[in-house]
Amino acid sequence: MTATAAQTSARKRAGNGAAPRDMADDIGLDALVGHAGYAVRRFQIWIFQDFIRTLGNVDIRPTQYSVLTVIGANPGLSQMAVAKRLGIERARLVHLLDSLEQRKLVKRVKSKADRRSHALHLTPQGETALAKFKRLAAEHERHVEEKIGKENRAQLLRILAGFT
Amino acid sequence: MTATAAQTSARKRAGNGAAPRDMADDIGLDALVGHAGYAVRRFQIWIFQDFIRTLGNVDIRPTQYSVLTVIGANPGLSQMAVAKRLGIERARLVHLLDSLEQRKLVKRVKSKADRRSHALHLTPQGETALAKFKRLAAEHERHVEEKIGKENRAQLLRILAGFT
DNA sequence: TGACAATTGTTGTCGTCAACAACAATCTTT
DNA sequence: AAAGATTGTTGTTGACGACAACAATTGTCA
Repeated sequence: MTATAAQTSARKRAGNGAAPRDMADDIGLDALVGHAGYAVRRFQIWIFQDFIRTLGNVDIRPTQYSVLTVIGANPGLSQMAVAKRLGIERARLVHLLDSLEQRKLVKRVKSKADRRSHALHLTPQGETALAKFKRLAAEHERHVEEKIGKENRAQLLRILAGFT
Repeated sequence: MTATAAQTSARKRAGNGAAPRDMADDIGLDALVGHAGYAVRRFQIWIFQDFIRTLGNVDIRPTQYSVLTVIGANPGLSQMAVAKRLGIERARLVHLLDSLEQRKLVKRVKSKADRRSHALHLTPQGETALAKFKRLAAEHERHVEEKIGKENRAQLLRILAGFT
């Protein structure tokens, strides 16, 4: 099989006219359905939008939340360690920390053990703020449950546990 | 509860020294585990990287593939219809189509029904190329199966079917 | 019919984000 | 002590989403 496969699955329409509006909601995705990447991508966009909206009042985005969480759970980490753990580039983490430090949520302490690196800590304000963020994040997580179902969410977490 | 929650779950380390290398692989994610968004995000990154690598020789990225697939399955669609169906902004689609048209995979036909819009079609080369892309995409999909398991992939598609 | 609103494709700007490359300061290794 | 590796930083590039403006065209409705 070569081009014929794509050809045969193509639904016939008016030769060269644009599809009229009334069948616009009936667009087949063909091979796209069945691709894990496409579904995951759309779902991830939905999740991030809900997260950003739910944590909108406190102005915390998913990546910022992950950084704060890791630092809160592991005080004293170097930037390199945080970046490696979260799969962020260290160049990118610089800007993230600049922002978080400016907001007095995180502080960079010059490490005495290795004077190249910074030990990352939450400020007292950062601790209380993170607690609030976690409550909002839990609320967001409930939105996910409402969207795909409690059982499905649990299965999803189980399936993707290896990627955390 | 306020700051104490985050405080108590923090593992104790040297007060202000950066974490030594030999415990770098033992960084707790704390609340991050249990967040669907984080797992989905990491998984999506993995999937896209594998897709890009698997279709590297033909230089086709996931978004381009989705556009070609939809046009192939629904010849004659307008740009607006494609953009809406895939959740792409029409401004973004312009550049995508510019690239694909330059590579002779897609052609914009001036619609006679609505002279504002373009009817999108695959060129003959586009048809044969898409067939090849689909074979490579299927190979990528097998990589996903190897990564998370055939059964888990099927469940994931079922869970996320509503987002396609 | 004719004026006004809506749509389509296009161009442009802005901000986010990943991937690289280069650099100075500082370890580590030999 | 010298050579090489690591850490944080700065900068550039390119993909991508969100928005705003615009000309051409279509739809509406008074």
